[in-house]
Amino acid sequence: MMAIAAVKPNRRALSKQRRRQQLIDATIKCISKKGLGSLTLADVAIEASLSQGIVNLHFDSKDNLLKETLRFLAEDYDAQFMQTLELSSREAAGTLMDLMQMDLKPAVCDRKKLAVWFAFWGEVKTVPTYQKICAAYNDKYNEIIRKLCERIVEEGNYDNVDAQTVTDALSSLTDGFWLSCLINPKSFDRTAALRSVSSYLCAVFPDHYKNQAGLE
Amino acid sequence: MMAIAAVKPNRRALSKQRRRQQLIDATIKCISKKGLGSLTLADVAIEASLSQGIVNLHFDSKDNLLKETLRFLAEDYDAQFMQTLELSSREAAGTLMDLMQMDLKPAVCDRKKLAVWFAFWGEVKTVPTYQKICAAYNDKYNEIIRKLCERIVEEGNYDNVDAQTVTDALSSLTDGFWLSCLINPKSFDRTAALRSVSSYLCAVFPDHYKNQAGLE
DNA sequence: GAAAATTGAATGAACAATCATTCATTTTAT
DNA sequence: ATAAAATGAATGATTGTTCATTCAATTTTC
Repeated sequence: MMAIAAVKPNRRALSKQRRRQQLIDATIKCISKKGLGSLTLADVAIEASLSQGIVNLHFDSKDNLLKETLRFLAEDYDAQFMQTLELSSREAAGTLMDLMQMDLKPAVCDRKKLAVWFAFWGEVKTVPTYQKICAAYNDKYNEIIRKLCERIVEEGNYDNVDAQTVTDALSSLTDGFWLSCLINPKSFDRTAALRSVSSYLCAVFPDHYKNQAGLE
Repeated sequence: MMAIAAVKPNRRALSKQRRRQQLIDATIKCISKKGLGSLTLADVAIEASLSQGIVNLHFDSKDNLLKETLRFLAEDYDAQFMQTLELSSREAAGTLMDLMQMDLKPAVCDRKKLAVWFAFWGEVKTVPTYQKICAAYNDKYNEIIRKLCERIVEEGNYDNVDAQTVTDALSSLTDGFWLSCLINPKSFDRTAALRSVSSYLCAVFPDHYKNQAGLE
């Protein structure tokens, strides 16, 4: 009896959690299709095959839904990042390359998903919540990548290479390729982008990267 | 008499062109302050110290105002780009560096202005007009930078360096730094960004860039 | 050359449409 | 049977757009 009572709210919470996720998924799909500017709660409800008031029931407000959607996007990316980091049990140089490849793999560097990211970035300056979420994760990745670079610098005695400088460049490279994928979908080429990253790593850490997938 | 009448500035009515520009300026200021998502025509009118209906009078619709605003932004950037190109009558390597520096100079890489750019980029996928405008200019810059890279490759006999690959990387670098400037304004550092660009150029074209402002 | 007529830029109140939010009611699950 | 979940019509606030009116500057007329 007690045991049953203890489990019950769990079940309810789970179902509630599912519904929330379903609505977040619908939101992402809608933003990707018609943009954040013209997104209505009716769109989301229709996409989820549910009723008008459903979003307010589960998220209280539209703002909150959007905030949670961004949080989900960020967590989703983070999961992929951390998984790549774990699975890549190689040396620093290999891990770094794996992370760069992750940023450009179709599951991440996909125009539909990027459209949603950019929709939020477009409001980052005016919505403090968005900025906090984005900045926190960025700091985390910056730290991880910088440490990898530092290890590589030590290993290779690249005395005149600054790890933070390279970190900045690598982060910027992927962000920039994402924008290119969004704006010039026709001419954007995933493998060419990867080649650019490789060429940079080869140039900066020649002993570690050789010309394997390198300068062409 | 005729001459005087023709020259006489209209105190009430600024010339049509002037009024339009004033409204575009106000729009940029408003987007920078409160974002594109919550921008109202009333905001723009107040910012310009004019009345409610003024935007529709001069631009017919809100959509049209936004389209013209993006066009102005693009033209403004283009003017700076082309001017940099002209003034820089040096060799290809110098010109290329000048262009990179332009992208990071305060007048261009300014959080207020970038907020407006990203606001439009956030809607690029769902507003075909925005995409057309952006893509056209991007293609143009890609071509110019690629040609500079090709000349440098020839000059230096960098046989295994692909000009387009480097061009992609350079464009992405600046775009990425802009995003960083927007999202991590605290930690973003213009000179560090420039250092990253230098380090890349040094690494790829060592004979042309030495370690002047290089790897630190 | 001054008064009258005309022009058209600018106004701002009114209108119409959109949309987030609410809530009384129904459905579902236990 | 009860409580939670979901519905969808109704509501009210927001906002793009319209348009009759105002007003200052110019042109015309006498």
